[in-house]
Amino acid sequence: MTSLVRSVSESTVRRLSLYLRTLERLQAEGAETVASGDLADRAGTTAAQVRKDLSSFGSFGTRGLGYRVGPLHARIREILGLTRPWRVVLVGAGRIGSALFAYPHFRERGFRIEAILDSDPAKIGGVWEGVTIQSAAHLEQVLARAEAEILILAVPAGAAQELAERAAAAGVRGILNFAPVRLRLPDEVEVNNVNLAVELEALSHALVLAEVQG
Amino acid sequence: MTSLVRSVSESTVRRLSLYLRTLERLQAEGAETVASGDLADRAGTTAAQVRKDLSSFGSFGTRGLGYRVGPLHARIREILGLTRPWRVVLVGAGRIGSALFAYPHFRERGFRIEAILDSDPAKIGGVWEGVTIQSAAHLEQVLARAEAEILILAVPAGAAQELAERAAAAGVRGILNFAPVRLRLPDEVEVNNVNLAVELEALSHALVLAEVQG
DNA sequence: GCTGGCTTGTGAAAATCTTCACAAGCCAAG
DNA sequence: CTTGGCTTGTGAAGATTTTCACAAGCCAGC
Repeated sequence: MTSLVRSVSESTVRRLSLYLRTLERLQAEGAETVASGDLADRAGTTAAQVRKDLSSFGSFGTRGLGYRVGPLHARIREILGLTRPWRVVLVGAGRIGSALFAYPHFRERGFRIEAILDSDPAKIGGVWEGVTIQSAAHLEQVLARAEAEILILAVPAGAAQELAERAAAAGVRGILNFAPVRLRLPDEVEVNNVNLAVELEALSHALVLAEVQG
Repeated sequence: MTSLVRSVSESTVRRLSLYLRTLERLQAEGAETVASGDLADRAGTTAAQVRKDLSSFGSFGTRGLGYRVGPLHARIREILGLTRPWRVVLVGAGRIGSALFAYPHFRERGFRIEAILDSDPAKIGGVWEGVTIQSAAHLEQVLARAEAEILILAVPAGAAQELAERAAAAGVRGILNFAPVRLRLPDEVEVNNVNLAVELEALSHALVLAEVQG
């Protein structure tokens, strides 16, 4: 049996996520179909790029008409692994952790934060929307009980590596890492790093460049 | 006069930011020099990549020895535009805004959040570390008074476009956008989008792929 | 049923990015 | 001063990504 989900490039995957959001907006507007050019404009890319991206997992469009919004939305959800819920544990109940816990788009997409951990005694025992903050010392037990597949790591740089290693050993399969360090983990653990300083610095670089070049 | 800051690819810029952080760690460890291989290991790339990245803005290394940590650090700061402070205004005093305001790495790098705005009357008038939250209705005046160059946009998707347009018209040069929408703005305004849902969805895609492919 | 106007899907070309491989060169030791 | 061991800088090769351009094909209207 050939897989329903083929390998797609990293940049294509990220664009698919943008297309998904755009398609939801189109659905809300009642659109039945959308042409690659329209989807591209709304998602900030080009028509050719959209068609290439979509063609990498089969023909979904109709010539002369475009893509049917509903089926395309369903197919992208499938590609991105969003047709089933994911069990997530959040480590770090600081400000970033708090923002992520409350981020509505995560739960909309089926990412369920089953538990919250922190190492600060002042935070342990606190309750966020019915979820009690537990001690990070119990990481392994919490992960096992929750059968967590994904860890969101929102802790200071100094604590990240150790917690990530323990989570990996406890069987977590993917980590979304907000700590500004490169985690060294076994290859079978997927890591996606989000570094806010990098984002701001990329912006300041662009501004300096614009100054110099006009 | 040739520019001190040449055009470098987007991915190189992002890696430079990682190198910068690594160099700071090396400085703290008291290292005088670092070889491309070592820098690569710590930053999560390859020695050849490091050398290519660095060679794009001049020869800085010494054969047989490596790169001198201090001067390289200084040069990368210059490339990234971090040798002078940036005046930043934060729009959105929700959870993400709160996390960004408190994020220590921003102020360490010279990004100064001069003002905070929100449109929620319940938040306006509140004070965060001495900064009073003002009404988003006064966006233009606040930007002008602060002489803000960068806007951090941490508002719901529905409010982002209008605020971004107003900020652009008021002369902001760069926007770090956390709202999950594509902003349509004049070309001279630099926009860097951070979409947390994309990050988590890229991770879930990778996990599904790993399941299917072994 | 035929025609005209769109739009897809996709090979090929172009552009970009990464890796390779090695000459050039520096330092330290003797 | 010379030798040996490293490491840079960089053209060239390789890989990947994006853009181009157009044949193929669908729909609506007549």
